[in-house]
Amino acid sequence: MTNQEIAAIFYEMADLCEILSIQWTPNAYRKAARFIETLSKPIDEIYNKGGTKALQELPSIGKNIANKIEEFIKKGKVKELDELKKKIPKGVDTLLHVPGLGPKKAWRLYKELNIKNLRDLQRAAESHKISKLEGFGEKSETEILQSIDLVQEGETRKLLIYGLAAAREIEHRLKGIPGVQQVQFAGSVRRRKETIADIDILVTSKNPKQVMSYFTTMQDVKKILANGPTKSAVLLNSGMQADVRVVDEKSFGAALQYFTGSKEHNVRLRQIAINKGLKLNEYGLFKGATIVAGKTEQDIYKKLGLPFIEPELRENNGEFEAKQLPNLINYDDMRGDCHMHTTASDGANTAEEMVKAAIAKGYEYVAITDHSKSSYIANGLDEKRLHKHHAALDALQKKYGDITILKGSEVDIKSNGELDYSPAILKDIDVVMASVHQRFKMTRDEATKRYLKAISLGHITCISHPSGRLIHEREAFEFDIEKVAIAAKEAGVALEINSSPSRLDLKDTHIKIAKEFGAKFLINTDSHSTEHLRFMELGIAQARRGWLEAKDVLNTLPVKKFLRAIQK
DNA sequence: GCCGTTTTCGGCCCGACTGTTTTCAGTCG
Repeated sequence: MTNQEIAAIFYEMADLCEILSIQWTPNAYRKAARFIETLSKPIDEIYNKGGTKALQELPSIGKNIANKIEEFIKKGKVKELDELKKKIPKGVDTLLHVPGLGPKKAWRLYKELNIKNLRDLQRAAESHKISKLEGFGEKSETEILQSIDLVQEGETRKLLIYGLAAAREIEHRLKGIPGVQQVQFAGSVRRRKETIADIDILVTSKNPKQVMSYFTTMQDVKKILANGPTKSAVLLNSGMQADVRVVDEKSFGAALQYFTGSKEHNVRLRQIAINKGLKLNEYGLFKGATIVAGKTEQDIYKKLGLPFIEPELRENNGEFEAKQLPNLINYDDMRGDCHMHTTASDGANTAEEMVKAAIAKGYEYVAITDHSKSSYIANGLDEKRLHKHHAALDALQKKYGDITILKGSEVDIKSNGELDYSPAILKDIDVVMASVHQRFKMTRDEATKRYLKAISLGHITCISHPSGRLIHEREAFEFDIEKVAIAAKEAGVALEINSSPSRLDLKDTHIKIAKEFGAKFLINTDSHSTEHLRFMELGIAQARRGWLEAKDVLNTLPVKKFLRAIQK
């Protein structure tokens, strides 16, 4: 029973209630689901300790939702969800995830064209049945066809944060089995790819049978796909597939290398082996029939005459051609987090709670960056409230001497590139995270101009989540990353690597290009609660995949140097 | 359905945009 599974129930109930035009309840469910899925503690643990009463103490969870959580933990199902499902055929709720389709339109598509899932939707759009419906037109039909892949991908691939959590959990469990020696997850999780389809785990053990029988009978296994002495595969309740392979100790490194991939990286690597008169496979590196390396990955790369290539770089994206590989930023290099929200706008925790959480992470500085006035829905601050908010942060600084509290703002970049506050206001803000929150539909040229204009105004610290994408929900808008990187470099503006699990924006390939043009970066969490501060590792992973070194990332600097670096 | 030094009931989710219209419903952030 993972937090994600419980969150999924409330997301589903929210969608179903929304289709039935039930007011407010969907919002309440979604809010609770969002909280639950990012909670670091297992929710069943909270329940086991303190019952529904403890659950109700959590934000966004009241009597009703607490009872449903209890019901799910005890019985494995929620009656009300089953009742809702009776009213709406399976699959209709997935229509809501298609941009442009809301509850009304989804319901009409079902009622009038009997569209029950994404496949039906695609067929109807392709045969132009949708544009003939009243209220729909050619544009909506085209848009549906364009976004259907995006939504479909979300059904099979999961966000890194969930793949990573699942991989770590299984790794942890397998380590507890007697006789097990080494356990290590491989695959795209180890490479920290932004989305994950399946989890590969390698084990060495004196007793493979026991490993397999444990693995295939874990409580979160939905279906056993394969069950053999050296390889087993299961489908997890979360929808992800997990594979375990038991390998020989002398082949562990070779197997780890092989199953970490990427496929493209491995093809090149095997070619290099052939050129040296060697052969590389998942059992080892061989000269004829003799194994020359296999116990560790390091041995294999060394014997092939290569430096050790970090998993995040193994994409055949220049790692073989590079004269020198980067000395990648480490997962414990961050000294501050410069993008987070509080109850002043749309965060769940107060500024004081965020500051305390940042201190607990060992940061030297933290920037509180609530939304600016144009973000109505996020309860953005007008000038008066901003002033008050920043005065409160000054007071907080007096109370907490161990950390530098920076007065920030996440300022909207309007469609013409202007900023949401006047220069007179902006000049007094320590950290200005400038972001696009509306009017995403722009040509590449318009988007580039929008950023260049915002940069030219001279008051921003960093461009936040530059491509505006939401993985599986909204495509990135295009802009000229080279031009923006150059302009940013010249103006002393950083580019953000936003660590929020569904953003991871800039993406890896853009990071690499921007770095080549001299850009500097901030890795931030964009936290909306204290729980979100732990997203930092996802942003660092993304930075590593983008070949960044600590020196490319401003918030690895100690506080004094950092303050100098962001001076506008 | 949640929440509360503005309320235990009535707020919350407002305003802009879009595509389809011909005056606006639905969707999005």
